[in-house]
Amino acid sequence: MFAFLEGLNDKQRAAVEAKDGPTLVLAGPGSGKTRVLTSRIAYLISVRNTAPYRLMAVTFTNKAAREMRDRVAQFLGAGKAGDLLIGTFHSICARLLRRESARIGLDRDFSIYDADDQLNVVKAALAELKLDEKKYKPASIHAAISAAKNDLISPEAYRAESYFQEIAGRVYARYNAILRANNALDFDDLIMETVRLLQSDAAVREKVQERYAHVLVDEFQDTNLAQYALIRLFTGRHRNLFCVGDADQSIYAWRGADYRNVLRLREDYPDLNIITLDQNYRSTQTILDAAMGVIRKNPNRIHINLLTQRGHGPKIAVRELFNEDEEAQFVVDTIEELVRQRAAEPGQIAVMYRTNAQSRPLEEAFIRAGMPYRLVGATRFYARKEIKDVLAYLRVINNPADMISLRRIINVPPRGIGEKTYEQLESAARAREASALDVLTKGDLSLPGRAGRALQEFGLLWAQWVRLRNELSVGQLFDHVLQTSGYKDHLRDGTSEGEDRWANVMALRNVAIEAGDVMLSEFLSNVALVSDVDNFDETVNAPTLLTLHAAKGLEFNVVFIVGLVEGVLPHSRSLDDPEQMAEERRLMYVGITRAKDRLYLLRPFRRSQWGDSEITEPSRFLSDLPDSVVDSKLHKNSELLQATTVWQRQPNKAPAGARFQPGDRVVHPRFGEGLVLRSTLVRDDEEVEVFFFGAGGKRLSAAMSGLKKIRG
DNA sequence: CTTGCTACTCTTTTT
DNA sequence: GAGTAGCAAG
Repeated sequence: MFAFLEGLNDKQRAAVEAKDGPTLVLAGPGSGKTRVLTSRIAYLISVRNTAPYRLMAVTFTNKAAREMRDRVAQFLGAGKAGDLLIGTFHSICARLLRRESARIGLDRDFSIYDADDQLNVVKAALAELKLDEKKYKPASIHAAISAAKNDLISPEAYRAESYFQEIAGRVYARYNAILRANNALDFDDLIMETVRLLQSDAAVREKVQERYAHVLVDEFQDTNLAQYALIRLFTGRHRNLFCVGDADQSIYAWRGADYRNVLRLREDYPDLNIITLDQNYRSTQTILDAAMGVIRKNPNRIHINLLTQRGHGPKIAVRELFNEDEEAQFVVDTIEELVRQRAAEPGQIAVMYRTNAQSRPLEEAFIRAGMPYRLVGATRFYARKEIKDVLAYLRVINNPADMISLRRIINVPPRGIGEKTYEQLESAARAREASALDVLTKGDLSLPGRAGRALQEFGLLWAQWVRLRNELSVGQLFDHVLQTSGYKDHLRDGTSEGEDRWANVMALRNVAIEAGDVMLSEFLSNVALVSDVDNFDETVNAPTLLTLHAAKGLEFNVVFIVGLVEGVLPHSRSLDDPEQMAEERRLMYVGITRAKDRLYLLRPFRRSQWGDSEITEPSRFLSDLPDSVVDSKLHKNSELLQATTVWQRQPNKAPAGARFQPGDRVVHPRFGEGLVLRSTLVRDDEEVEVFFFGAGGKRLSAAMSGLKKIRG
């Protein structure tokens, strides 16, 4: 008996042991999709005697890839797992393209541009075309370019159907030209260029197809057209394709993911073996019923009836709180209580939200309570200025043609090389068809005065770094550049903020040192392609704050979903488009199904934005929960509104000596949080009228009820 | 060329 | 309400 087959149910086992050829495993959340995929790998190696290096497994995050590798290693030993090609679409393509860079007309040390760099390239292209940034937002233009690339449309093939697209098409052509001149590719290029290479070059294609006898794909519903084409090219004649996915968890349509790839798969492979898994091993039936209640409303889907043996568990707590701050406070208080009662480990609790901006009140509440937490995303580590600066230094050393990175650091710290001076350098480089480094070291650009000297000095430094590049390890080069560039002293300016930034740079230094003696280009590639969840530290026992998107593929004993308000979830940008609305619904579905045992769905009554706050409507998804699974019903807005307006209209103070004032935020052991409407003194006690957001209006004794003020 | 001020935009979601 | 782009002054 093989370890990887233990504990699998009949359907899972049928999937793992499927015969060669195209197979698609369609399965609901918590059904062990990834387990099936890893078991399949183990099965192919140990039962079917497939050499490990002949397998390619593709995931969407490095974290998923790492986990898959670890699990295969458990079954087969680290040696065999080490031979497997398991990686993300982007990392697999980057590797291939680096090896074959000559065939696509790039130097093997090409840079990989992230979202930030891409925006800078769009801005440069707009400037060259003398187009107004205000009129054509770089972000929108870039979205159009990215969409084209995800659909494998080259600048030449781009057909505009509107005036905006007309502009976008022109920028696209310039944009790509700039990328190539900088010896750089963007994220989307990694896929598109690999597809083009495999399509046009039979030798490379056959080499890849021959080598990888089996292709396995995780999260198939998130593939876009380019990735689908890539899968087909990888798969080739052997047709040994094994995909797992769940159309109900498709939440990346906005970046080109196309659930119709499932239909394409059926068309392209008429003999496709489809296996459906509905058994859920994660959540209580209560949570699954809630999830199905929400997802059922989506049109054009094949319903999977989610079933579990885990029993019903506690009901879902739906709570209405006054605003985001109180919502956050509720989360923290509830977590404290759950942990005190030993109902959950802190590390097994997650708080999820639609947008990164929503993490802020939560973070504040955690900090106030002195409770540690883990934050995924937000100001991403690799998006921080100091990190991008240091990486830009390394990138210009690795790839002297990279003007986007050069521009970033040429005057950081200030060296007296301003915009004008930089532009002269750039146009000199362009005129001579040489890199800026060549121009500087050959000394054939002589500018007079301060600027000229500053450039010359920088050129000497730069040339020295490039010479050291092959002599020093990445870690040593890192230290050397930081010191000699003056960036270290620039950053450590004596402020505490400077020290924070320095600490981040030191964290990056650790990554560089741990990288050992890899090539600089490989190191830069790796850091360009890490995602947020990749840095998720499993060993810290603290609650996790993350977006619903980032939560996909994860599971927690206790899940809070906050901000369940129209305009947030579903997001306001999705309200008028049924397709986008369906995706918001799937997002809610993904969130609910992350929970194993307990689920809290929170709705703030007021939402603050742009400084002032406004009354919210509860998310439509809340009303799609079956009555039987929730522990309380929502209040009408009019009731909640009444509570807040009553005290606003009656600003009459409570009598002297009263503990409670109208407008005070209070908490009651049984009724939860509420708002004091009025307070009167009765003999030696105080009668308080409170509107509780979860329980309605009550009249209570101040002395007897256990009523407490919240903060101040 | 750098610094400091004002005015303006911005809120999806990410490899 | 906050981060940043753009501008004026030093």
